[in-house]
Amino acid sequence: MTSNVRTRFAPSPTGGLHLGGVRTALYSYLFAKKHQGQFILRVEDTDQSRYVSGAEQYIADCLAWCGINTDESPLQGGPYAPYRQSERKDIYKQYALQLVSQGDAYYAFDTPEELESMRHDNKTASNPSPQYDHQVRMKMKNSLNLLPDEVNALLAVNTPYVIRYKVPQNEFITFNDMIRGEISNDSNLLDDKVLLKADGMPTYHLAVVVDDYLMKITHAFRGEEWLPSAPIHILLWKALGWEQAMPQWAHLPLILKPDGNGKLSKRDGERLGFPIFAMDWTDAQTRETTKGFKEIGFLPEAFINMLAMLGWSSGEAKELFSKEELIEKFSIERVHKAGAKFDFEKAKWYNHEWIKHSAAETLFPQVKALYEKENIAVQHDDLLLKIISLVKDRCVLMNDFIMQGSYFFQKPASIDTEAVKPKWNEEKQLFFQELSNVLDAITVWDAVNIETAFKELALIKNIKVGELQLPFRVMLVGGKYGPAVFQIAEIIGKDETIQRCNDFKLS
RNA sequence: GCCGCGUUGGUCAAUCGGUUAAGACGCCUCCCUUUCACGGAGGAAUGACGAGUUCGACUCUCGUACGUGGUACCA
Repeated sequence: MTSNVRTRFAPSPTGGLHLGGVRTALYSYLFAKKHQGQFILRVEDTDQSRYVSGAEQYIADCLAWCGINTDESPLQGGPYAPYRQSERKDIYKQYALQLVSQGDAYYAFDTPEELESMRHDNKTASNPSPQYDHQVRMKMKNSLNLLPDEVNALLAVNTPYVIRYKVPQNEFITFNDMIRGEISNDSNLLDDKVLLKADGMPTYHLAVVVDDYLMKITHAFRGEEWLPSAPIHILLWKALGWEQAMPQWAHLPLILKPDGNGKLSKRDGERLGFPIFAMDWTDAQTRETTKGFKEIGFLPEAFINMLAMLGWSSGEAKELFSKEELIEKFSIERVHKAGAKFDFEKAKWYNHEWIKHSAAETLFPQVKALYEKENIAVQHDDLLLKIISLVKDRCVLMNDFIMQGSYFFQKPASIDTEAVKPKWNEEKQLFFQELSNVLDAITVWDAVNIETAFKELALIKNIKVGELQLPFRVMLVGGKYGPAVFQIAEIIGKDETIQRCNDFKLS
């Protein structure tokens, strides 16, 4: 079953995919799927100076990892291809020209220097950032002032030009945002936005309108930072005669820094020690890699669950949702208006919950891959499965499976002798010397028998069992962690247990 | 500066005029566990401020403050 609902995610391929971007994609996707509609990925690569090769594939990979499946995209194509704006250049120009001939846009020949001096000259204390608007446009070098012949002459000699939208005066632009309700703006405060750049590429303003129209987008989700230019886009929809087909807007609240103020940025992640990008991103120039949620050990289910709850709530006292549940429950009405500070602790909690609630079988492929990467030899898959279920409760990030599980397969890389030192004495040393023999005598090697033998010896030696269990654990595991120690001994086997005890030295 | 948007505990948040103002994260205490977790019980902690509307305001209106975004031939 399908409906006519079509949403899109339209990032520009300039680098790592920010978690705010993923959330925008997620909400668009959830909304589309809830209404049996389509979700489209469109790449907004109109700024050639910021284009980063590989970023497009990377974005597609991030979405795929998150389970945010696209119905149409540059890579898979679709009925409204191409989905890369750089490949749609001619389309935009045609509409820009249409606006010029209608009198809704004009050629502007101002050089960057001229624009700068205009801004400089008009700058006052009460107006620190002058705009190219109805007050100044008649003083600039554009087809509004120049004679038609002059314009044609300039065009004839290939003078660089841009096409600017001519904002109508004295209009109130009001529109209904699905999240914020009615929003209105005074057109006199708007500037004449560039629609078509000197290099022939459209700006976002033109491209978003043209593409949303041509691609039949019905609901447009984007970040709140676009709210100030929304009236321009609405004016453009009207000028192009497409008002009836205009999508419904939803301006999502921003994701803010956990401390201080402002939008969450890549820098904040580095500063505070958590990822900002969905997946690892390596800068082509510096070769620097910025860590992603995937690589530090997040489960995609947990990642999107966390993101979904950052700005939306179901209204129930429930926070754990699968993608399918999110699709079913998601509603625009329940999206918050205010920005949300990102809380990495809470993000980790989601991941921990997802690991705990996932079946060992589900976790298995990832853990196995992780172990292979870490060169931890897994003798039997069954054993790994057993270990996953034994330790998953104490793994917050997938990578925790390394510390929590590797000692089952190999001797601990290091032994936390400091943990046993304070209470260590000769009696205990003797106990462990004898323990080898006692353990060796066990015929049926299981946790119960090991524990019984261990406790009997402790009784004979008159040492508290509790004081012996910690050293025993450290010998087997390497530190003060892991499940029941006798269970561990059972799994690693008699020989290995005895060997690790014998290898133990307090240095 | 101007314009837009926002404002319930430290954080995420429920409430859509009448509640002892949910729940979660984090924090603290205790139980369980002679590791670390998990689990369980409890605790501290919230409506920015000021007017108004109303029998009644966290909820509606206005103002103030604060926060945030925009103010590019970037998206």
